Amino acid sequence: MKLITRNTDYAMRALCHIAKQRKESVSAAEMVAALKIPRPFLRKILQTLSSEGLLRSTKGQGGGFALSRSPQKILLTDLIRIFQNTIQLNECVFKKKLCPNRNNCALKKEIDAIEQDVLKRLRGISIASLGNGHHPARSNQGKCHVHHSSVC
Amino acid sequence: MKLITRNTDYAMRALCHIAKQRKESVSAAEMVAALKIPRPFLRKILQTLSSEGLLRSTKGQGGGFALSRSPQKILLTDLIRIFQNTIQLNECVFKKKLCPNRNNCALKKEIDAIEQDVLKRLRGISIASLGNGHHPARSNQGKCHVHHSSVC
DNA sequence: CGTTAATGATACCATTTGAGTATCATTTGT
DNA sequence: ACAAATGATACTCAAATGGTATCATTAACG
Ligand code: FES
Ligand code: FES
Repeated sequence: MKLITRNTDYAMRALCHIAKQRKESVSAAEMVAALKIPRPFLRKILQTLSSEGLLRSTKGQGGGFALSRSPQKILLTDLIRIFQNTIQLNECVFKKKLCPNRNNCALKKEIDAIEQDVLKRLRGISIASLGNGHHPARSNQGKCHVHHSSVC
Repeated sequence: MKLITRNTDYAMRALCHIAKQRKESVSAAEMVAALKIPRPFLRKILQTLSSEGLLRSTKGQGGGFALSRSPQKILLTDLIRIFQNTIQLNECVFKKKLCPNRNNCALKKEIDAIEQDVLKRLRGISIASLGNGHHPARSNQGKCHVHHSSVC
């Protein structure tokens, strides 16, 4: 039961990194060096972000990626939607068929309610909110590029 | 991103079913008939519940399973702990190693907070709370044995 | 007793998802 | 022309999920 997968996490880091550089565009190579994410994997992620419209890309020498909208408008939920099949916590399928009983199921009601809460909170997380001091832990310098987009 | 898996769901149904029967013990065969869960799968689940101490079993003719404690004390979180490796929504491991950065990571802080909320709510769900009218949707009679423990 | 109805213990299999790699084609600045 | 970049696509590998199958053991009942 993981809320976010590696894809989503890495995408978050990459986007944060781009947001912090005040450049026209940031290349995959630079991000690989900075974030220590395996190159082909990061490239795939960036391509996805690009095709999904979160990044604009420029090809050729000197090219790279840039945010296609402001950091406040790039939400964690956007990434989850893109990289994780669904954001739904509750499915109740039986042999590929949707449950005929969705409307009067107490367990489903409970889980749906929890889901709404989680979503509400996730929607409050953007790359801006993590990356620019809204939150604590903005202290560490330099070395750690290992995990999550927020700190490194 | 599923909150509960099939195992957990089926276990929930089985436990609710047992709770509703006012009998010394309920056999797997009876539950297969009532809940429409594949027999070998349900048996495995029951065995697990038994070995984990949620059910007491009696072998031999006339045997079966009984709750080993009161329905109020069997929580959804117990089942999640048993059937899903972890209840943690957030792990941040890198090449099998725990993240060296867990203490000053803004994203982790956010997700941890969400996790606490989710857990608090999940802990409020027991087989008693779903099965005996604390919650809505206690209406349907008879036919539907297809999904979730709560309704059928 | 011996049969039969039950669980216990294990081992196995299939599908899906997550995580990551590899390759070739295309674009563009110098 | 060449080098530095992304685009498109296909592939591999491991773990988790969702099951099946088989044989052993126990105990009530006739
Ligand atoms: S916990 Fe590893 S950097 Fe966030
Ligand atoms: S949604 Fe299917 S029974 Fe709960």
